[in-house]
Amino acid sequence: MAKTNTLPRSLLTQKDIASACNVSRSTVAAVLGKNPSTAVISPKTQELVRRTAKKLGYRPHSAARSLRSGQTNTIALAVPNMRFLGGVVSIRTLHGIADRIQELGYVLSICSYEETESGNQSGLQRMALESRSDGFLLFGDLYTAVDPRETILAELAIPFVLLAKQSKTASSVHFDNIRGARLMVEHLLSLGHRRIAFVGRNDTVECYQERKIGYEQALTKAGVAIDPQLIFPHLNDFVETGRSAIKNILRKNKTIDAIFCFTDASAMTVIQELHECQLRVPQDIAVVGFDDTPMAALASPPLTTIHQDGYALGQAAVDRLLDQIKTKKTQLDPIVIPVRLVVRSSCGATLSKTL
Amino acid sequence: MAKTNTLPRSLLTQKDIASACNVSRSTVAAVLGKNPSTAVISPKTQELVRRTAKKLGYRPHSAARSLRSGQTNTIALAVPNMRFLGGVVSIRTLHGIADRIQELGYVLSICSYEETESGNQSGLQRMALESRSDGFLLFGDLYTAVDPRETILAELAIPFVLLAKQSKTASSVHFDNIRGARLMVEHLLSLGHRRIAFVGRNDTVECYQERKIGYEQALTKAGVAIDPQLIFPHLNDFVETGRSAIKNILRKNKTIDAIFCFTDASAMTVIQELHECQLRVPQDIAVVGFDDTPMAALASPPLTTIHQDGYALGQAAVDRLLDQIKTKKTQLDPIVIPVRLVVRSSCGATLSKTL
DNA sequence: TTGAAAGCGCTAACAA
DNA sequence: TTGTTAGCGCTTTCAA
Repeated sequence: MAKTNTLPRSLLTQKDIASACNVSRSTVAAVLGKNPSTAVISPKTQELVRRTAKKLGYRPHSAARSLRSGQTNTIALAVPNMRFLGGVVSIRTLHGIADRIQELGYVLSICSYEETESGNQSGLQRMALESRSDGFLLFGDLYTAVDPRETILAELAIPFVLLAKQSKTASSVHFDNIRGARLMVEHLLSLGHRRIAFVGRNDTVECYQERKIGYEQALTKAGVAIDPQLIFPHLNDFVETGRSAIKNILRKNKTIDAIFCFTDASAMTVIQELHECQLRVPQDIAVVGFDDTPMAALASPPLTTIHQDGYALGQAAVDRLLDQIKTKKTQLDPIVIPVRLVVRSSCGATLSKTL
Repeated sequence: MAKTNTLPRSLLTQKDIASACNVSRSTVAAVLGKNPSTAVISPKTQELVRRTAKKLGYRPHSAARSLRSGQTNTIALAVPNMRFLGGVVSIRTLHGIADRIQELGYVLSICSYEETESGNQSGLQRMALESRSDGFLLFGDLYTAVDPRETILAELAIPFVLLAKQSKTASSVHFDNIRGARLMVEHLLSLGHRRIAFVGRNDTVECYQERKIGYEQALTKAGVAIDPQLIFPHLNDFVETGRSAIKNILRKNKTIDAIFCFTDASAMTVIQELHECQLRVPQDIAVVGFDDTPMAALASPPLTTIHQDGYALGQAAVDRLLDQIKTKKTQLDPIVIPVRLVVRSSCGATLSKTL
């Protein structure tokens, strides 16, 4: 007879409960299991089993349960490396995700991977192929036409939802970027600004594109002509972006009232540059950001910006995913998380009020 | 005979490979398993099995493996809620952890929980009790004398390492806070500053306590008397801390050369307050921070601060933990991650140079 | 060098 | 109302 040697498990099993209670293993399972057949066991036995389970400190073994049920009770969050470091909006989102997942009795796993055109999906692929999670939350928004991650997951029929990105073919949750940008530019307009620059044109990242669209919409609606010369590209990083935009503005000798930056970080470098040129913010020129990262409130001057509720986005994403896991149906209508304008002083609002 | 209905698994198993190759299941296991008995199977069979496995896209089922082996190949990171949002140093750490874990073929799970005196360890407890991870990384540093998390894990004999916290009874990885603070104050001293305030005295959080110790050490070594009146407490949040410190300094009508803040965030609010009082940084007063969070470089003026390599801390922590898992021995000597001074302009270094 | 078989802890179909 | 039993996919011992 083959002997099996397994690592000693200090935790006790249903079997232990069974012998302690003098009932069969299946009775214990019926009481303590995932789908308790509670109607079918006598209240007395139930009570007994439950009490001893509690007394002995019984906890189900997750691996055994997964093997048997085919479910892992785990949600995986796939994060591209770079983004992780970057946006602090993502931290709020992560927090929302973690809280909600825990609340619902699930476990959160994180897999990072390099997001490249060629697509090294290492972490994601491993998680998916080894059946380590019931569904995926896909972070990041640098995409080619077809997202390779979608292909992998679709093939394995694993549910997933896209975070901060839209899609016609998949479930998604995202911020109302266009409206946010519109709100901001309208605010600037209402303050009397007419020559408003946009810093951060970006043709590859969806949410940044949208911010530019919102900027243009607001201008058009107000009857202000869009001057392409006032639109500056997003360069490799935020520091570079701000610096080069200001250099260009000064070189072209443009008269500008306000600068709308697609991100708080670049707004801050724009302000640094402006200070270096002895220009005051907001007295000489207004500067506003986007995201309402923690530093926005701490900046000098404090940044007027657009707040995005990342926590809500995270929660909504989890709810949607779990719904898809349960119903086995993909819901294509995107969930849109509203944004709101946060007026601080970098736009000069307080100044104009006192004037 | 009892029929068993399990969810269809689109992924194939060792059994499938076996029948495809016309060998037994155990032969496949010997080749593809976790501890391949490679010496014992003929090279030809090995080759065959491996090839078909690859062709068919075989991946081991993690739950089955865990159930059998008693190992989960998962590392859990326990994070207290509040801290998660807070420090951006933690993001670098998280990144280091995630990368390293993935590199080594493990999976990272996150469980958050409320860190309170009474100690609701919900997430951690569930992860531990359901045998969902091979080891724990413990984040956070608000501690009572005995850390309840340590008790839980020790009882279950699950290895763990403490992040950014020291301990006599457990493995830990932390930054050299004392040295960082000393470095900074020495720098300030070298710039000619003598009246240096410390903002952020904190009696409960270890790393903040250490920063104050470093401050005092540097002063003492330079023969500068420590003036308790120049030490201001950390209040509920960073904004409040900075504001109240400045108010106090002005009220006491103290002459001060420099302000050493225990955190970049509070340095930034100190600067905001100073600006409001028409005081210039660094011309009228130097202000420096700690952590080198992303916003330090973006601030106006850019913050002189202490850089901590969170990424390295994360990696070191994972290495240490995995080592403990493998050797089943706890290593008590703490790993100390060095820090370095980053001189930007808020300390006035560039000014004094040009003078 | 390969195969047969037991069993990790749990679930669910069926029998009693 | 409770017990018996097969089996999820994998590892490992022992026999062939």
